[in-house]
Amino acid sequence: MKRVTISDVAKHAGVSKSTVSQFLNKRYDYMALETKDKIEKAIEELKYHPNMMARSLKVKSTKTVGVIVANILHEFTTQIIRAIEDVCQQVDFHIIVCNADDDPMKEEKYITMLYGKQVDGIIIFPTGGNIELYKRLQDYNFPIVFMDRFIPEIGIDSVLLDNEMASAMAIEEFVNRGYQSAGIITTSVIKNVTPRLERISGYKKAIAKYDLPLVPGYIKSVKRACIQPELEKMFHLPKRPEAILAGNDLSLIEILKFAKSNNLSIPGDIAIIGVDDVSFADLFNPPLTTIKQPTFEMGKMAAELLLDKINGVGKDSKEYINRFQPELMRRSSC
Amino acid sequence: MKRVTISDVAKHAGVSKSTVSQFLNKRYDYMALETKDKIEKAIEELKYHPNMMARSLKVKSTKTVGVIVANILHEFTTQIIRAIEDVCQQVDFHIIVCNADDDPMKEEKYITMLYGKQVDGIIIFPTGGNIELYKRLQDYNFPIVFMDRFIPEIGIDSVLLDNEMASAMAIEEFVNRGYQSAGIITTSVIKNVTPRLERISGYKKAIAKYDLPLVPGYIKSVKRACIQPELEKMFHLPKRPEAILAGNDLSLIEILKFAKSNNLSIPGDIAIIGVDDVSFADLFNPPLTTIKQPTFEMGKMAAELLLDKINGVGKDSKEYINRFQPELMRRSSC
DNA sequence: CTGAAAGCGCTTACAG
DNA sequence: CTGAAAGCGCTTACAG
Repeated sequence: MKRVTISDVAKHAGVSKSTVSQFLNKRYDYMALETKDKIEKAIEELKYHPNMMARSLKVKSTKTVGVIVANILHEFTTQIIRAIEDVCQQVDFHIIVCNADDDPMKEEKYITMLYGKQVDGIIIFPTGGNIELYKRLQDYNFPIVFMDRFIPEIGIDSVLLDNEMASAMAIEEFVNRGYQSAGIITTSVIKNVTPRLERISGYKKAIAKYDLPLVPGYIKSVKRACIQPELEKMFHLPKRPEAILAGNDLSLIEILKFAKSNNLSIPGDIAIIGVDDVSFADLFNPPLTTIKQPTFEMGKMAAELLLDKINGVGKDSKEYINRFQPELMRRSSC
Repeated sequence: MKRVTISDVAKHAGVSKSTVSQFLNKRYDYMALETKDKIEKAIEELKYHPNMMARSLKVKSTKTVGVIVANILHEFTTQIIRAIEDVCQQVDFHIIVCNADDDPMKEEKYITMLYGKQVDGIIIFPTGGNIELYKRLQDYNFPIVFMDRFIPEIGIDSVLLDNEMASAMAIEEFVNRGYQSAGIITTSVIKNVTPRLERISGYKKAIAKYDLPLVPGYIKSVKRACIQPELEKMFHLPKRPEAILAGNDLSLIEILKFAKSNNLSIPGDIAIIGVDDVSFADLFNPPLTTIKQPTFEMGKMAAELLLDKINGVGKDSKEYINRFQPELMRRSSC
């Protein structure tokens, strides 16, 4: 499986490697047409494919960016990946996707790996567990942008949903529909994951604004496996909430499971709104009211910010947090 | 953003590049403990990360494999990717995922790109549109394995579901439940996509075996956007089918949409079984009976076959098609 | 208009 | 036990 190299092409075409290289890089300015033809033919005949690694070693750019996601199981995540890929592909960049599984150790491993592979930049859904590393990369001036979450300690460009607004929208909708109390359930918050923190604080503010009861037992932020028992507790409170806000798609699924196994009708027994416009929202019975993130725009911006940094055209504004507005998808679960 | 190189480390530690390289490759056999320590310290102090590209150029292995999927929107696909990543990661291989979008042009671009990036091998869900290219890679002895689909013209190792069995299981279940007729709907078959072809032929054989009516209007194989109107037609036949088999997750979603917008109760008005055990099968009302593919095992085998080829321990058997058995997940939509 | 030479950051026989 | 040298497959000033 000996690969054909630039030397083979040069020999075959009867020119030097330099000239072939000029050809490959489309610098035809001073190239005799005849030379060009010879090289073209040699490449075709030998089925030559340049070794991009060798090239990258020289030019110090791989035209590749890494994307490290916290948890690839969220639909939100896969949509963001698609959006990033879309814009990268237009400028002939490739992406390498890594799933950190919400584990800082894995995240560190992947950052190191991508850095070693000489990617030109990285988009990270940060676990938050590698602040020193993030800082170091920033010091090196290595292009990074954060997605979905941000690290207050570091001023790295971040693309985020207006999470407080998302909760506010949901609570407002509950109120407009006449519900008098609402709970919230999100996956665990121990690692200070931005969206979860902000969705809870947004929930609290909205609860206060609309004078709904603020009951500690209505606020659950636990790992996925614990959601069912926690819901159990919430629903055995002397006065259970009439509505419930699901912090993301996975929490929503757990709530729906719970409703089902307890024969709760939606929205009769419990009204539900979920953040993330899940794919089955329309299909579900009843169709699910959701808060939709503008995933495509968010992914697009993250990619553009990164590409700009890579090309050295980073903006100089001090503002590094980019918020996007959610949208209420009114259906019938509330 | 000058990166630190092996020369910097060598200088800092007061040894030669060769020695640092020995250290990096854990060849400590003849290394003085003192030398080792010095290098270790230098690496730590300089925060040195080896340039894997430079290394790969020399050792001619990138420890990365490409996976080109036909359409990343299928849940089946993402599950397979996870499985592949799982096994690769255990042997410290990385994967680059590309989405060909069922477009042979894109597929060709990606194959060329991955080849240029010197990946050690590729797993492809082949579009079928690049037979010459597949052949050439095979001739080069470049490690490839096909997933989900196979190309009869070429004896490349392929991992497949026993698709005929999948259809047979579904029809058998319909029959056992007392349904007297059944249709099938899959996404378009114009490109000779293996699973669609085989699921239809399996359907026909089973229909014959159980003496159900073979009605041309019961068999639809069209692109996703045409599924609704085609269902419309099928349901306006003088005698519409009592049950319907969805060829994959996307077809299933379309059928569910159709049932919903036409107020058809499941399974009362129409019984449904879908191939692919979709994530919302349990959640749906009624819970959906499905045919489950052993995705994890399939992905695992594909990765192992590829890794074996890369390591030159390919098996020599003539048999290159590896079939996996589906499993009926009996729920309540039939 | 084209080619020889140096160099990107590594590894690997080989010499000592 | 360690280092000098050659080389992986490219690119890029520079000379002619």
